[in-house]
Amino acid sequence: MSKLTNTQKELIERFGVIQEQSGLAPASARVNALLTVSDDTSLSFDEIRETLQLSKSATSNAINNLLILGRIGYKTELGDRKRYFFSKLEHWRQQFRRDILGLNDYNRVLEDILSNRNPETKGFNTELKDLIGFMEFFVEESIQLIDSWNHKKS
Amino acid sequence: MSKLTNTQKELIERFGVIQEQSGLAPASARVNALLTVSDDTSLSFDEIRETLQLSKSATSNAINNLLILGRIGYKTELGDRKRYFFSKLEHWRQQFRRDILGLNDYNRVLEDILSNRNPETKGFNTELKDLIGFMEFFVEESIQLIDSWNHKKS
DNA sequence: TACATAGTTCCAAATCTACAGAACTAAAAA
DNA sequence: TTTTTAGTTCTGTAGATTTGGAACTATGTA
Repeated sequence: MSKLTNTQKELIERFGVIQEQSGLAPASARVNALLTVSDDTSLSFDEIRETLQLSKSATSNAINNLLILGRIGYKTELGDRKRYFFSKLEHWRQQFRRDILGLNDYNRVLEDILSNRNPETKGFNTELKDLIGFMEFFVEESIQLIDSWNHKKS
Repeated sequence: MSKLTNTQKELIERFGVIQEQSGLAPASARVNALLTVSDDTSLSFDEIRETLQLSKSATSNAINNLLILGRIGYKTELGDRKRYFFSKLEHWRQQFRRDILGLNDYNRVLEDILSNRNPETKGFNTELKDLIGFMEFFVEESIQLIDSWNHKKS
C-alpha cells in the first residue's frame, strides 16, 4: 500500500524503458519494474493497478503476459483470495541461457545456407564458415560460463 | 541477375523469419537474407527489388535501414552509377560484442534500484545483488571469449 | 439468498508500423 | 536541352498493438 517516492517512480520509468527495448509491452514493463523497485516485494492486482494507474484490463493482460513469460510469479495467503505477485529475479539467468541456446537455431540456418552456396564465391563462403564457427564456439563457452556461475551459487 | 532456386527461396524465408524475430522489419530481413543466400554476393538496388518483388520505397527504406545498422555495405564500379550491396558478415561478431556491452546499461539501472531498495527485504535484495554480480561476471567473461576468438583469427 | 471481491473477457478507439504507389530529385547520357 | 538512370521522399492504407471501459464470471461473505 506504500506510495512511491519520486526516486522510485523514476527508477520504474528507467527500468520500464529498458525492458520495453528488449521486447516487453509498455504496461508489462512497468509492472515488472514496479515489482522490482517497490518496498513490498509482492503486490496485489489492485495495488499494481492503482500505483501504475492502469485500467483493469491493461493490468490483467500485463500480469498474465508476465506470468506466461515466467518473469513474475504469485503467492497466496491463507484466508485471502487475492494473489500477490512478485518478480522472479532468478528467471534472468535461465532466460539468458535459453537466449544463447536460441543462437543454435540461427546457426542451423547459416549452415544450410553455407551448404547451398555458390562454390565460386570462395571469400564469402570462408567468412560465413568462420561466423558459424564463432557462433558455435560462443554458444558452447558462454553456456559453460553460466553453468559455472550457477554451480558456484548452489 | 541469376534467378533463385526453390531451395534459395526457402532459405531466404527461413533466415528472414529468424532475423525478424531479432527485431528487423520484414523487408530488411529479406534483403539481408537475399544478400547472404544469393549466388552473387553483391546485388544492385533493382536486382534486390525485382528478386524480392518489393516496391521502390520498401527497397530503399530496407536498404538504408540495413546500412544504418551496419549490417550491409556497398561498393561501386568505375563508370557505373549503381551501388552494389553486400552483407557484412563480420558485422555479426562486432554486434554481438556491442549487445553484450549493452547489458551494462541494464546493470546500471539494477544497481540504482538496489541502492534505493527497502533494506528490510533482505532476501530479495540478496537475490538482486546476485543477479547484478552474475551480469557483471557474464559481460566481462563473454567479452573475453569474443576477443580471444578474434585474436585467434587475426 | 444477496452482495462483495477478484479478477477475466469482449469490444471499440487510438496509435503505430510496414508497405505500395506516385511524385519528386539529382546526376549523367544523348 | 531533353531524357534516362538511380534512387528518395511523400501520402495513404491495411494490419497489428495497446489500452480503456463495460459487461461478465466465479468464489467467498453476510
